[in-house]
Amino acid sequence: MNIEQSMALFREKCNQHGLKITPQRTAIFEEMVRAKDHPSTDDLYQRIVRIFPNISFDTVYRTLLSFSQMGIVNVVEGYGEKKRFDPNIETHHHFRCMKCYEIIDFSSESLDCIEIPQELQNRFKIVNKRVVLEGLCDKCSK
Amino acid sequence: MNIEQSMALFREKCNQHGLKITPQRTAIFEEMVRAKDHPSTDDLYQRIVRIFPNISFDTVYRTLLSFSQMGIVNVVEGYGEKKRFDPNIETHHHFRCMKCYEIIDFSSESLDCIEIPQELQNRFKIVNKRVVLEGLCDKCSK
DNA sequence: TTACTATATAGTAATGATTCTTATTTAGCA
DNA sequence: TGCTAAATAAGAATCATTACTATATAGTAA
Repeated sequence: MNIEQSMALFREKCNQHGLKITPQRTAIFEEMVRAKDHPSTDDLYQRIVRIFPNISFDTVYRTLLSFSQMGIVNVVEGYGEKKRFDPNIETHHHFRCMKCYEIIDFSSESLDCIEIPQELQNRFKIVNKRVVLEGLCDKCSK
Repeated sequence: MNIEQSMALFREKCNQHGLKITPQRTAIFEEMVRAKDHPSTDDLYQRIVRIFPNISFDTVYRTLLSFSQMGIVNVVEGYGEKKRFDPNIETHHHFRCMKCYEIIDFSSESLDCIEIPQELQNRFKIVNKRVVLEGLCDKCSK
């Protein structure tokens, strides 16, 4: 999905959920789409504040939460550090470095289609499935 | 693994890592082993403080972190809420409820042996692999 | 276009979790 | 039994998140 398409999806989803399309929201979403690093709220705030010097941290924070509720960004699983967000909403998987805490996306067709036991599908309403690997990333294992 | 065995492992690992076996550490580990609910630091503190009325939150917190560094408990993946710990260090998987945030363990032999692409094994030093499902738990989907 | 209204925002304060500091205590060795 | 490095308790500091409120604005309807 390119930026144009992402922005169109953004506007559509905002309308669907009755959210107004404000310059702040637009900028936050656009910056999020460009992000390749699972930024935290503060990371995003640092980037947005260059464009909107008066924007408040709270606005960025609330906006990212709305986005995640609307399903146009994801909250990445972590280990009790600050929240981190992911603009990639297609099925993918994560490697997490136990040393530098970097979260690295990867995709794998074979992992995409792992079979969830029927018993679990009956018990839970499953929205998302993902493989999470932990260990040392290429930089840290040197 | 029963409690006796867990406590033996605990003492062995402490010796291995040069940690002293204090009554506080012993109590924290024992309480952790009994826990079936991925407790947070504060949950554990509330339980321990009944036995050691003077124990400090910080001691519980530091102790749990040491345990996770020693590999005798795990930190559970979450979404930016407080840290939660898991005494189950054998391979298992997690279902996480998007509504009540409960984390439910499950095991599945077929999921235990999913194949990680060779490319990733070359790139990273993989210590742990796990399937994480998100959705609504049985209670919340009613 | 303009006026209206519900929603969004900025600024700031409050809360909650984690981590640090320091004086005191203690486990484990000699 | 005494010694010493490590551990603890208590409280303070830091950092992330969330709440509050007055003002501003997007989007609708005249």
